[in-house]
Amino acid sequence: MARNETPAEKLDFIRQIVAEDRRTGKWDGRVITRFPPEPNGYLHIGHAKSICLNFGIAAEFGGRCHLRFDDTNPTKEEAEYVESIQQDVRWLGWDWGEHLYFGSDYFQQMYDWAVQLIQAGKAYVCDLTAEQTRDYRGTLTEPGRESPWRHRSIEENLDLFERMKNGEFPDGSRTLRAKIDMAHPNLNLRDPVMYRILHAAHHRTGDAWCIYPMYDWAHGLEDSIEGITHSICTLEFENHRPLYDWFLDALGVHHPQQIEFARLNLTYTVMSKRKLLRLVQEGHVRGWDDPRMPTISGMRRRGYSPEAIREFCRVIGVNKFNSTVDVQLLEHCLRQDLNKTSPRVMAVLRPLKVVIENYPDGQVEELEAVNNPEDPSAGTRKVPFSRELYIEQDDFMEEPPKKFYRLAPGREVRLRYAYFVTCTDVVKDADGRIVELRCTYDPATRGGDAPDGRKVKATLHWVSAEHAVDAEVRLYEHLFTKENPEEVEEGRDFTANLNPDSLQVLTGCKAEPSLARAKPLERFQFERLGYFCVDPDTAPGRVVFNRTVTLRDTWAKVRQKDDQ
RNA sequence: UGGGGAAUGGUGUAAUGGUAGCACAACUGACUCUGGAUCAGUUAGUCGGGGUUCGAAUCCCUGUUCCCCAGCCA
Repeated sequence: MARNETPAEKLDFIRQIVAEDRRTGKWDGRVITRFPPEPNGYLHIGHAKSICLNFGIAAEFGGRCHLRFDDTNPTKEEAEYVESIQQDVRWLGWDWGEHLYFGSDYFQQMYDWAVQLIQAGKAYVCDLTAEQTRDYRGTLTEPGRESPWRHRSIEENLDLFERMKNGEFPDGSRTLRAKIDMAHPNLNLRDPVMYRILHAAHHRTGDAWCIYPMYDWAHGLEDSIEGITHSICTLEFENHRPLYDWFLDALGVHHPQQIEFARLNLTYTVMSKRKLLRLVQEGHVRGWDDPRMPTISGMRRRGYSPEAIREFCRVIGVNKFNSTVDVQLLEHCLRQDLNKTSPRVMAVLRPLKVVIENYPDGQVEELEAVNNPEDPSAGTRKVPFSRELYIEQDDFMEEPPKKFYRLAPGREVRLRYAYFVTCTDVVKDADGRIVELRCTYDPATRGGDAPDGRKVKATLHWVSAEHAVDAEVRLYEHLFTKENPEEVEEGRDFTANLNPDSLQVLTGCKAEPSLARAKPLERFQFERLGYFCVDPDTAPGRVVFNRTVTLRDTWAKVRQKDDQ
């Protein structure tokens, strides 16, 4: 590398393979990948890793990436998922162009190829029941036994297979199997099932078929038909690669390279479709798009940006061993993006009324506030200031500890973009609870600067009481109390670690008037509090925000340490 | 006890026989009209044991630990 060149970003092991293949011309320079979800559930952050890998590689190497629905099991798949998956991939920022495919579109071609394998003596119709098949398969340490139907004539196999297709036999009565090796140490090679009989309506092919191909048979064919060069999948398919290769070799068709990588695991969450489904079905969350869910739709509703998710997928890297990424890394990527892009506004979550005693009753000033200090082009806006305001309850302490430098009796602080104010009195109710603060302001500090150069230690956010819009704010914490939700006592499951405080709903929050017009999915930073996103539950007269993530909070850390 | 994979700070990753680097987290400090952001710094790692080599995270031997596989799911 020349001295002045910046070093190229380190390639992960998959990109190294692709780069090498391009260099050697293995696929004539083509790079064709695919993201092949089964439409049986919603996409989650783990899928995002795979999506970014496949679409990312295609984009980086001048290739293309197909979106292909691997819809070979009509009993589990629904059109609803096909729609949500497309929406999520698109939202993440990827484009498959013309290349939207369905495994079910290849059913006829797959059938013809199966016939070809039968003719070559490499597949046979087996009459064993599911239970018998399992029994004949043997175990991890003992070889299996050959099916009594293994040596049927080619003619009989052809006839039976056609009749399977024609619907002459009931579900489960027969299968088509590859004739490989019942003693193979890799159980996947012990005469794997290629077709099962399923009299079920398919979301796309309807009743056209009553035999459906198994994953191992179908997947490689789908890849082959589409001319995929690099078939990237997760680690658990490593054991299946010999079978992937066997089928393609037996047919002598285009043979992509299967490459496996490790799934994503995240602390404080679960990632399997099965477990996410349970959370939904058992009502632990409000649905697939509950903002606490690691689903793409949940994260979108929570306020995540596609950019943040893509950056996260980039920095976590790709490898072949299981690892669990600290959810704080995800939040770091989130804050990094939101900090650059989110307009700042002021909102008070737990209002405490403040009366500025020396401020003229009825007077309203429009003060200028910066929309985004990280982005000058975002401009400024006007915020109304008046005699009665709300500040955050947490921003006042009657008896402040040494490191607390917000408002306290007799202390002066700045109200952001407004004035310096000094607390002169504390009003309490009959139970001794603080209900109101009386303050004075210094008119000379208008805009937030003191001409005499005096300093204050804190700047508080605030909202004019008269102009405030009421809002509901939903605060979220981790769905689980343990880093690893699977860590449970004997006989319990991950639901035992559900965090009872993962959702806290605040009503009567006060937001600056500009927020009255906020639209669903719009993102803001509430100054000093965190990033918030308008929830779709928002309706005229009812503004609802989700807290996406808090700002880093060193005061919270100090307080926590002092508590210990 | 069969077969297939894999082990680098607390976490995620680089280094492909030649100075163990980066990021997150944690901790200091500077700055600040967000206790935000930013900036500077600190702590901390090659699974164990042998070997080859001038030199090993990397090669060899050996041990240990972890993951995946016995669906007519994908």
